[in-house]
Amino acid sequence: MTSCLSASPHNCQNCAAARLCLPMGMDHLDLPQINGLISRRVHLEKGDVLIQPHDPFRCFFAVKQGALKSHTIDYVGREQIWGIYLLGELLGFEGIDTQTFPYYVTALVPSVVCEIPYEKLMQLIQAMPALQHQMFKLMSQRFSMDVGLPRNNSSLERLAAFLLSISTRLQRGGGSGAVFDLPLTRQELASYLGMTLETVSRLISRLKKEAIIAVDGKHVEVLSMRGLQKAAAT
Amino acid sequence: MTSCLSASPHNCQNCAAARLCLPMGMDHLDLPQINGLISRRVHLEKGDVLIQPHDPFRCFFAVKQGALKSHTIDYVGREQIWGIYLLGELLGFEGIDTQTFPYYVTALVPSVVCEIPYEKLMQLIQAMPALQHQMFKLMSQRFSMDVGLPRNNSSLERLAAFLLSISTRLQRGGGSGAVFDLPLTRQELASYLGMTLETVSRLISRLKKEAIIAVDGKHVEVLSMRGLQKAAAT
DNA sequence: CGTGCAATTGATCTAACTCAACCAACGTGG
DNA sequence: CCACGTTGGTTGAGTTAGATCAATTGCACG
Repeated sequence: MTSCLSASPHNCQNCAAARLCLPMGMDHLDLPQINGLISRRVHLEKGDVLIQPHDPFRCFFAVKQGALKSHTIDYVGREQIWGIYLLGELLGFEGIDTQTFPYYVTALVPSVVCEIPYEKLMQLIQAMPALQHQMFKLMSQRFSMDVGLPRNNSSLERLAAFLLSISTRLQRGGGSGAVFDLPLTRQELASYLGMTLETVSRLISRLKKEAIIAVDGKHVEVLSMRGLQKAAAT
Repeated sequence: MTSCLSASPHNCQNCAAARLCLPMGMDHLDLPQINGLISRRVHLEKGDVLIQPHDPFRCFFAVKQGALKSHTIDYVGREQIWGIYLLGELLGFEGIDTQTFPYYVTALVPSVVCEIPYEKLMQLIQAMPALQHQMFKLMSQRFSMDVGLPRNNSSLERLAAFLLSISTRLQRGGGSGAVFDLPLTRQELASYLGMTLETVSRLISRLKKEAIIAVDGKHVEVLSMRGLQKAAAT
């Protein structure tokens, strides 16, 4: 764990994620108070571990830059990825009930996260009903996100659905939607989608051959959004 | 939709789910206020539809009796089950963000649900911080529940994990944990777990043959909790 | 007492896994 | 500067878990 505390001039008022994160829909005058919640901003390099299983739950984290994964280690040592967190997305909801985190959270790329103490947030919510609604909205979003990735259906459908999900989420964060960089390796993609890395590779090649996407490593261009939606077939 | 409004003497003070639902951990004196939230108690027969996709979101529902499923219909007409809701569990979180429900919710067995208007709940939370924490806890639980069912691993592991999940959830509601009735058909089980009903049937037969469970239709007895945990291998 | 639905079991087939070879990009140390 | 190992990705060949197709049974219900 090589994360470091930052003294940089980050704040919610000028944050790229303000349209997505806690500040979304809030009055501009309330932003300083929300910004005041942040106990620190943690800078992470690729591979840095933010959270370990059984760490006590005291804070949520908001993704200010970069991308992270939540994951566990299997009884035979294999990694199982549960969630991907992109710009403006909150993580840590799973910790409230048991007061401990059930998984690792690791940076997929160089990232910055804002630490939001649970108790302070609860207090501010009492004073700021709009913030309460926003928290419920963010949690609701997260529920719906997982609904987007069914268990049945073919590997191709799952992969296409995931690409669409990443595309729209990065688009909300300011991306074009059609061009983006995957923050995961093929292996991680495979773990998240419940298939092997070879299958991921083959399916990507197939989408390439069908001219639905153009891919160079982790760089993806969606050539036919229609084609991708059809492949996801939801 | 044959649900009916009830005039029965249901209330939170004497509810079997009080240890699980909104009242959990609340002061006894607060219960009447929580009970006052409930706009109606809906009685459902097996197969009755409580919610349809695109229904406007205005309320959560708490399961007072019975069991329900949330599900969508596939582009080829197949049912996809997303969630199972047992005694004391809240449903509807997915509706907050878009203000509409994204799925059907249907009773699996004769059921009673308590309708909790979102706006009224938000107001009471402002007056009752403990209730706020309880809501977050309930949502957190729901997140962790879905984490319990990974995508990888074998069909057997998924089925065993699901049986364990149902067992512990029904136990929290007052069941023995070792003996319970599945509220789903093999087909529904299959849809939820991402396999076919034939596979479900074969796997159940296998667990029976290995003397890990005894099964008669939907009635299940866990003979070896250790064996079941080992089969789930998490 | 038949009709229909749920469940079980068998026989075959196929999508995805496993094992394996290979390539490209990258960093490190001699 | 080049040899080297390492890591991530692609592709091929053979295998298998689970899907599909199909037949049979049991039970609930009008």
